[in-house]
Amino acid sequence: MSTSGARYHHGDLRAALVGAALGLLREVGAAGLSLRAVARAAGVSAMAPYRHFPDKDALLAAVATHGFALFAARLEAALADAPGPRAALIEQGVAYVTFACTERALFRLMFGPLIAGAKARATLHEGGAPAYAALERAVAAMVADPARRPAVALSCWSVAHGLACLLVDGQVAMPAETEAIGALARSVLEQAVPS
Amino acid sequence: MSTSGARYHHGDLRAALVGAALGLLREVGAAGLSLRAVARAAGVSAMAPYRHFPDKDALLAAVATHGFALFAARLEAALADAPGPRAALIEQGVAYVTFACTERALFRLMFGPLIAGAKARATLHEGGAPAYAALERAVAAMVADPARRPAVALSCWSVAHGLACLLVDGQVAMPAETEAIGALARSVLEQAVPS
DNA sequence: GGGCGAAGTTTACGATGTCAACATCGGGGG
DNA sequence: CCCCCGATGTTGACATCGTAAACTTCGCCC
Repeated sequence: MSTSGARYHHGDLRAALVGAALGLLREVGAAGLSLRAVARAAGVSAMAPYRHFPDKDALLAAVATHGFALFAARLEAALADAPGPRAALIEQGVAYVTFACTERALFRLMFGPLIAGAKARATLHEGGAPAYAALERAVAAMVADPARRPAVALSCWSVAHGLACLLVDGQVAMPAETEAIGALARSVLEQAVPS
Repeated sequence: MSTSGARYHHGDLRAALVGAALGLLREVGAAGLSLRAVARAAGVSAMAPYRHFPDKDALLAAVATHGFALFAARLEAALADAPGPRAALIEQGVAYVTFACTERALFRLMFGPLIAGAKARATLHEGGAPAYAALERAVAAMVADPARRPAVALSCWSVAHGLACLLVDGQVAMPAETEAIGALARSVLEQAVPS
């Protein structure tokens, strides 16, 4: 029984729910994201999601997993066209921050404490693995000594993540244009990424 | 109801509520922090807080402000006994991360999106100013050129904040002992803080 | 073709944030 | 001295939320 064949009442509700949740997340932010609102947006009753997800956390985890896929793709793409290993690492950081600012609520969902349940958090962690692998790849290309790599990776991750959080949470004023965000991120990373 | 019942004029309910909220925050985290639970913990009815705060956000903002006071004190203290300007800046970062890990829920309340209302967020930003001033002081002691200071400050803030968030949100495994957290933070900051 | 199980619905319950109306205290003017 | 008023708390109510239980509807397989 493949999940894609099911179209009893509503073709693939599971995907529709994830899509609706993503839409609401972008429109109204995480605050207004209730399970009932998602169901409403998908045109089904409040209880329908429970046929596809054990609870709200599981739905959110599915949305976050979707987000991590987008995210990992961006990080990989940033790695592609960069003149050198250090520039590549920095551009990856820029992509990290840009993604966060472009998808504020999704970013918070992915990295924040909004998803609480233990099982859903495990799913989350699993979904984040490819993105972390991209970081490791960028660091490996720059740092010769394998023993030093974990420390450098954590350091770079911290800078990018920190700037992303400061911008997303409004602690630092967010530039209006995407390019300006990139430039800001580049300037910060340029200082903090060791050479 | 001579003893346990309605006691109409409580001494200083406002402070009691902030204290109760802080206690609950430490016990059960931000998830279980309902306005009603705070009122219950303070031994008062659900509506009583509204005589002292316009809404839940305002109470939370008061708690966060209290947190920022503690926070600023820690940052200042870290600055005191350090051999040089760079070491001072790094120790301040260590204090930043240690505070976040020691007061996870409070830290999230202070820097996260939990407080939503515009007015309450303004209060928050105001409360955070002294802490930011401490950062600026540390940077000024290290960077001669005033024009370069804002960039360095943002960069250092980003590293510390990023590591703090990664640890607090469980993206990076939190060391069991406080000292180990400090050591981890020192190693990350050592790499990322420019000299 | 009849029943079986998956997908969706309705109803219900406790919890939450907040509004409105009421009760109670303590201090200041007759 | 008493009484009244405003500040402080209380009760009751409502909409919304997450979710448990029971019911209904649909399409596939024997």
